[in-house]
Amino acid sequence: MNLLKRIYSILLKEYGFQGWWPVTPVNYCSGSETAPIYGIATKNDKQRLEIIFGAVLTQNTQWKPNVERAIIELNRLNLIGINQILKVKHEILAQAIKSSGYFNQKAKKLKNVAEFLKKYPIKKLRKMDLWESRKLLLNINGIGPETADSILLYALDKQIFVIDAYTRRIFANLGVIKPEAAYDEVQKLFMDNLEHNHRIFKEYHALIVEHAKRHYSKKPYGKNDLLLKAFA
DNA sequence: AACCAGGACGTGA
DNA sequence: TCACGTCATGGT
Repeated sequence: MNLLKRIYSILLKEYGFQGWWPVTPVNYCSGSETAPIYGIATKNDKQRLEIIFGAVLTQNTQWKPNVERAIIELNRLNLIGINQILKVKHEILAQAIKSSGYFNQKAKKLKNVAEFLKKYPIKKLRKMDLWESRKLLLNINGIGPETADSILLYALDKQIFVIDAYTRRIFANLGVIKPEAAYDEVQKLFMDNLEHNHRIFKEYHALIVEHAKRHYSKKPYGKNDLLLKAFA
């Protein structure tokens, strides 16, 4: 078994199933304050849209409590919808997502995404070729590589590996990659060495984030990393 | 009370 | 291409 696959097994055993991406359950009734929950297997298009919005809102921001509150608020105001987002005034939207930070930028980004989804609906994107849909997403102002790949993997169930700052930190610390390695290069490494299974891709990325939160958020990075001991 | 979080964009060199 | 400033809330 290769190194990346072994690391996945170690992290899964250590932290257990993460069940990303958290989504608001379907039987949510308006007015209550149901937080998005982990481990949801099947999603409808509204839930997929919520994931897409969440991917934007969580840019450089903690999910809990900042983004979680914003998602709850969007649901409360019945704004998880393409037309709703396009219709709502900027000030109202920015206010609704205030807790996620960068609310002015992110309000615009949500509108950009909604505008895009009118031309390329979720159903159409899901049928489209992976790299073609990725290119389209990257053309949206406000969607970079990580957000695009999060959308492709978690909202559209496509088989692509998400790279983030944590991934770089951990695997550079292990000597697997160079710290300055480009996004696409790191992504290729993972995708060349792992089975192309979206469930594994989802879970692996979530486990990386969990591991990084514990050992790679404050310096010195990777001080008590069990992975270092495992491969010393 | 600084520091950081599941980034991306605009700018100037 | 690439380094650098900017965007902003909430928890530690």
